[in-house]
Parts: sequence; C-alpha cells; structure tokens
Amino acid sequence: MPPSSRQRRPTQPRAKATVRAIVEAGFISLSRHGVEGTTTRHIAEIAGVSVGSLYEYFANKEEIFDAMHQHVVGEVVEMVQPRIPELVRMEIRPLVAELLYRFRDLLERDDGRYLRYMSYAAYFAPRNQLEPINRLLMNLLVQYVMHHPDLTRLGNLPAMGFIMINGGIFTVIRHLTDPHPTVAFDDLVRGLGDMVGYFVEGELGKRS
Amino acid sequence: MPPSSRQRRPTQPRAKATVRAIVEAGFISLSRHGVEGTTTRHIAEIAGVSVGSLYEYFANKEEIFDAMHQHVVGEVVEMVQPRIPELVRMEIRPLVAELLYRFRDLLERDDGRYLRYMSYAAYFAPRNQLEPINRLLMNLLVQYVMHHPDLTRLGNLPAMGFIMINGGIFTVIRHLTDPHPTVAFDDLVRGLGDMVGYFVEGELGKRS
DNA sequence: TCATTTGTTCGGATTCAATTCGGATATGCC
DNA sequence: GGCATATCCGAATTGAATCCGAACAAATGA
Repeated sequence: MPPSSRQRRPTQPRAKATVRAIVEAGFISLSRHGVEGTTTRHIAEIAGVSVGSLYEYFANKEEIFDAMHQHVVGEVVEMVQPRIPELVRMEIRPLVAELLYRFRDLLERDDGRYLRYMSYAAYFAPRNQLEPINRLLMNLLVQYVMHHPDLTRLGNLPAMGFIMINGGIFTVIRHLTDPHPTVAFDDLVRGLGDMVGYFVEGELGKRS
Repeated sequence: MPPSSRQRRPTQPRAKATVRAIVEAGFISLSRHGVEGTTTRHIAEIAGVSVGSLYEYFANKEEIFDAMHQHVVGEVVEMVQPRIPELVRMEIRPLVAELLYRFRDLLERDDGRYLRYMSYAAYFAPRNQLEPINRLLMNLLVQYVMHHPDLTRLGNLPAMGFIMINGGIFTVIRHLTDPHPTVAFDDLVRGLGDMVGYFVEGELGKRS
C-alpha cells in the first residue's frame, strides 16, 4: 500500500457531504480571512465538522487547497468544453469576448469566491495545475484553426497559443483582482480581442 | 512612535551586512527548500546569524519576503530606467526583444534565484507589489509614443499597455518556470514582438 | 431484530515553526 | 579605559498543523 494512504475515500453519502463541506469551507475561509488567516480550525468550524475530520480525507491543509483548485479548474473546463463546436464557428473578436466574459462571470460567482482563490494560488503554484485549462484552450485553438482553413498558414501556432492563453488568463485575473482598476473590463476585452485579431490579420497579410 | 517600530534601522556597518545576509539567505533558502520549506531557522542558519537577529530588523518572516521583493523590483527598475532614452528610439520588435532578453537574464542570474522568487511572488504579494515595474513600463510606453508621433493615433493606450505589460511579464515568468517548455524562448520573444507589432500596424492602418 | 464489522467523527495530545524577551557581547565615542 | 548604545543570541512561549485512539453511525447478514 502507498505510504500516504492513511486517507479514506468517502463512500457513504454523509462522508461525501463532509468532503464537499470542507472544500466549500475552504473557499469561504479564504474569502473571509485570506490565505494566511485560513487555519484548519476555521475551515473545520465553517464546515461544521471537527479538525480531525479534515485529515480523514485530506493528508494535510495543502490537499484541501488542491481540491479547491481542481474544483475551479473543473468548473472552467465544464463551461468551455461542451461549447467548443459552437465556439469554433465564431469570429475571432466575438470569440475572445465570449470566453473572457464567461470567465469573468465564473470567477465572480458567489462573491468572487473563485477569483479570491485564483488571486492567491494564481498561476505559479509550484506544479502547474492550470494545465488542464491550458490543454483545453490549446485544443480549442487547434480546432478553431481547422475550421478556418486560411489560418493554417499561421506560423508558430504553439508559441502564439502559449502567449494568448497565458497572457489572457493572467491579465484578466490581474485586472479583476485590482481594487482600483485604471481601465474598464470592456476595454480590456476589446484590447485582447484586437491583439489576437490584428495578429492574425497581420500574419496572413504578410505575403499576400 | 509608530506601533510597529520595535524594529531597528541598521546603522552600523555590521548591522547592514547582517540585513543584507538575511535577505540573500532568503533567496537561497527559497531556491533550496521552496516557500513552505523556508523556515526562520533556515534563513538564520544560511545567513549565519541567530533567529533572534531576524526580528531585530524585520517584524516577521513576511517582511523578509517583502525586502526580497523590493530587491528584485529594484534590480528591474535599475536595469530599465537609465536606458529609457535609448530604448525609445528603437523599432518595436527589437525593443520588445531587448526588454525580454534582459528580463530573462536578470531572472536567471545566480541560478535563477530571482526567478524562483518570482514564481512564488503571486502568492506572497496579495497587494500589488509589482506596481513600480508597471509604472516604469507604462512610463516607457508613454515616452515611446511621444517619440513616434504616428503612434499618438493609437486608441486605448492604457488598456493596451496593461495587456502588454502584464501579459508579457506573466508569460515570460510562466515560460521560464516551466520545467518542460513546449516552445523555445526565442519563439516566445518573437511572438510577443509580433503581437505588439501587428497590433500597432493594424490599428494604424485601420482608417488610412 | 440484533450482533458484528466497517465507515465516520470527534477533540485532546503532540509536534514544530514563528515570535518574544532578557541577558550577553560588540561597537563607537569621549 | 569606560560609558552608552547597537547588535546579537538562543531558550522560552505561543499557536497552528497534524496525529491518534476512543466514541458514534451506518451497513451487513444471520
């Protein structure tokens, strides 16, 4: 047996509810007290369980954050994945706008619970745990290109994808987190759309 | 007297050396043990002082990280600031490349000491402590536009600046931190240059 | 139904890092 | 040299994370 398997997998409904309550309590505590202020006591108290119970399903506090992370990532994937077929048929700028507005809505749900989390764990979590989102968006990008044959002439797709995806995610989180933003979100969205749009147009017009 | 002024300001040379050693030890410990693994004992040990000494000049561990942050930010500003007059005369793509390569060199100095810090910085810096760098680059942008009068026709400069600066910084850090990058740094640089270049060209050509 | 086994919860006991504090040592100044 | 002040030290304190064994609840099967 693996050494770190003192943890249990919740089987009974009651246990599943406990796990859910703990993860949710994590988000709530994070919103209320920030990262440093989030103690196991707080989480347990908010979840309405005892501290000991946390360790029944999570090896340590870190794993609770991991579970929160997976939850957020899951929500994002769930939001985009099923809409890919529809998204690949859109024009570039509306597509960018659609993704960004939906992303914002998700992050601001429940009083910015997810945003609060993101702004801490942000991206540079030691392991790159945003990987699923990256893969998802890279996948969307590839499918988009396949649906717009002219775009196959674009060079250096992986690099451009990397830039647009990472740059986009960070910029939005950074903006939403800013307590006194100097630019409006709408302008940001338009700017990012133009960025991508002009790039494509510029790159395609290069040799014609 | 301010309430939080149990701290001393180092006056004697010995004390200044101690403070320097502590901050440097912070970077070293961070590289060796990661954030979680960096304890006050480690820092004190690496710095060759006692734990008690840390608290002579820093209110808590957090402040040591703050000092590290200021150090990195200071290095970046120091690197760019004096070269602004020269930078504003460059073409866009070489300018972007120049900035990014210098930024990379800085981050990779001393076995990636600063990079290691930066990759955690999001977590540490709930308040926007990259602000000086943002201001610096925004300033560079404004001066750049003033030296290239056609560019004054660009709309929405603040938003575009926000995107390019934040997107650029994050993308580079993200790339340098990636243990198995799928794109080469050179491609990334070229991509970011094109992104900015095409945007400007596209925006200027819009109505002409 | 009840006995037994297995899953779940509890909260005090333990461990370990952050921070404090009073005393020891070094430095600068006269 | 001797005084005042700056600096440093490290054991003691505090509080959070984690562990653990006992209590409780649910499922099983006769």
